[in-house]
Amino acid sequence: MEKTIPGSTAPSGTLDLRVWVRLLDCAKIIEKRLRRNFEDQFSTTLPRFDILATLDRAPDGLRMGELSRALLVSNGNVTAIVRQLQEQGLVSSYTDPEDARSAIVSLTPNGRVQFAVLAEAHHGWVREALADFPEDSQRQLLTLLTQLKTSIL
Amino acid sequence: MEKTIPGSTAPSGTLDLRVWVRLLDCAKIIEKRLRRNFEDQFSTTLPRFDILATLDRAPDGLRMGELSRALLVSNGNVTAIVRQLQEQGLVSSYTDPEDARSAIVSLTPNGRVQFAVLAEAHHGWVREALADFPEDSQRQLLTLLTQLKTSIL
DNA sequence: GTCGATTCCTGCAGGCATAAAGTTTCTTTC
DNA sequence: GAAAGAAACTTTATGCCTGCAGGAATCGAC
Repeated sequence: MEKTIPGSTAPSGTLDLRVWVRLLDCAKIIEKRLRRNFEDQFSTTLPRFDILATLDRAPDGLRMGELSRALLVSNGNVTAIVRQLQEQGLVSSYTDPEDARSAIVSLTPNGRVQFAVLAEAHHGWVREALADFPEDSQRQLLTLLTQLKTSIL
Repeated sequence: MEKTIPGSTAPSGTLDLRVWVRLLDCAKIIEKRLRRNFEDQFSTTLPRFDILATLDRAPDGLRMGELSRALLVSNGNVTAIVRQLQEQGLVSSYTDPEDARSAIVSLTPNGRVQFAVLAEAHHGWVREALADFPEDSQRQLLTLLTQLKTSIL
């Protein structure tokens, strides 16, 4: 039995558990900051931004299923968020002419403009969050995380 | 047909953005797996487990505020989850004798037993998730993540 | 003491996430 | 071609999470 300081995350424990806890902590801290910034400065949310970002990389639009797979979220979830973006005029959707089951979603011209603004702000926040973390360490971390992602898939 | 595989994240971009996206991806993938396992095998959830885990490290119990700070979640959120755990008889709470504003929450004996079971399963899932990721890489990753967490605080 | 500010917690509205069930539209099979 | 099956999407039920409003208790400055 090891006593630990309440409030801090496991300073001891097995290696794999410690890696996981640290990973989750870092992700949560940064994600929380981004979410707050999106809300405060643009009255929007991270999930909405994620959808816009994914669509921005797909000039021809994407089907709902492609969107949900790209974002690692459930299918039914995308439905509601896309509808909101649609009501705001940022995305448009039309029925796939080759498969009436699918709707193809893409950015509107206005959506593309709005996204550019959001993306720049988003990048600034991330840059700011990682500002004190040396570039060389970032490179190492990126390499390790890429390997990790491959190994857990 | 595709310039980018829909399920993969930005192959190009600036270093800091790529680090952040990879970090988030890895965290999401593993977290999703854990959540599913908790639901399937124990009909419980990751947040509930997190609370039990935090309380398990605090023999004398914690106040609600300490819990929410340790878990990086909002104060009002802890209220509902603790109530559920209370209804299941896993935790108990009493008013702090030194400050009647605070309630002190702690594991019940049964809660401690249940947590031990969950913790072992949880550890197994994490170990399994990281099984293909070399121990040496894990060590490097842990070091980098620890530095990262410090630098973003 | 007592008034005001602060702290701790709970309640509530709104948003995102999942799983599971339900619809509509292909596709396969005969 | 018609029925069985699969696929894409939506809907529904449930749960977590945040921010904010509000009540109760405490602390501080008179």
